[in-house]
Amino acid sequence: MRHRSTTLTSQELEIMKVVWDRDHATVRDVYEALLEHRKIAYTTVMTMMKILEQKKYLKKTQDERAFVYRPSKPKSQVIRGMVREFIDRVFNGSAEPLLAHLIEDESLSGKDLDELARMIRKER
Amino acid sequence: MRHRSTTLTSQELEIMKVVWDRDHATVRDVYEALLEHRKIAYTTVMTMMKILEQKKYLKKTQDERAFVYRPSKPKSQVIRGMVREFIDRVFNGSAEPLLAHLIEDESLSGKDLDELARMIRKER
DNA sequence: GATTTAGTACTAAATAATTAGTATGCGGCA
DNA sequence: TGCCGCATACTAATTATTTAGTACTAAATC
Repeated sequence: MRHRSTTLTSQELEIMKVVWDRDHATVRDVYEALLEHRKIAYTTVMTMMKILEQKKYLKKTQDERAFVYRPSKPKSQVIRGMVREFIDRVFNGSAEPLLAHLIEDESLSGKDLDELARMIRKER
Repeated sequence: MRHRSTTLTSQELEIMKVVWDRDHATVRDVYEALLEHRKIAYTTVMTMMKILEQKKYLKKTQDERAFVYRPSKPKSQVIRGMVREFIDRVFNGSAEPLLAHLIEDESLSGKDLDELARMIRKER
């Protein structure tokens, strides 16, 4: 059988980004934010947000007319999980090759490199 | 419409890992390697490898009985593309937050940190 | 030569992810 | 009151991904 994603799927992530940015949002809020980038139906957003609620990424409260959704997990924690899953899947679990790749290939600014050097010193 | 993956999907990657490791491989080689980790049908592997050939990740040559497949793109290049896609999708295109996360959260050894510091010095 | 073995081609089913339509209800207002 | 706008619930279609079955062919073996 096929394996169901343990982390956020691509479109789920797009929605979560909107909610994290605003702290709380209605379906309409998210719908309008997504519309700026692409064509999508209101009910599509609603369905996705219902799924995100079932998956415990969002919790909803009733407010006047519409439901208001809030993140139930902090963004940092969810992103950490996604990074972890990526490292496991692509680099067989070790972060070091990913780091090596990033430093060599991602053409970071001198300022970024300084910042990283400082962070590394701090970790030691 | 749903968006087709531009990079390797999860199962495609598993197969490519085997072929990269060996430089060249038959369907049977890959089948047996994957079997060590999970139940899978021979024809499933064949179908996937055919898809990978269509997608230009593998090229095949006839050899005696069976086709022999070889990577048509170097591993480093494909991985780079996957990292790029991940950074775009999760971090809106900027590598720096990912690096920060990795250094802070991935509990690297002192040796790894030394190595990173050296790499950073080299990049400056 | 007949049978078994190992390969490919073709086809298609199952599941996950994404998208959206239709029905329905409620509150405001013309 | 009757209609419009906006919300949800329920249902379902579409596409991508993953999985594998069946038919057929050629080589190897008995």
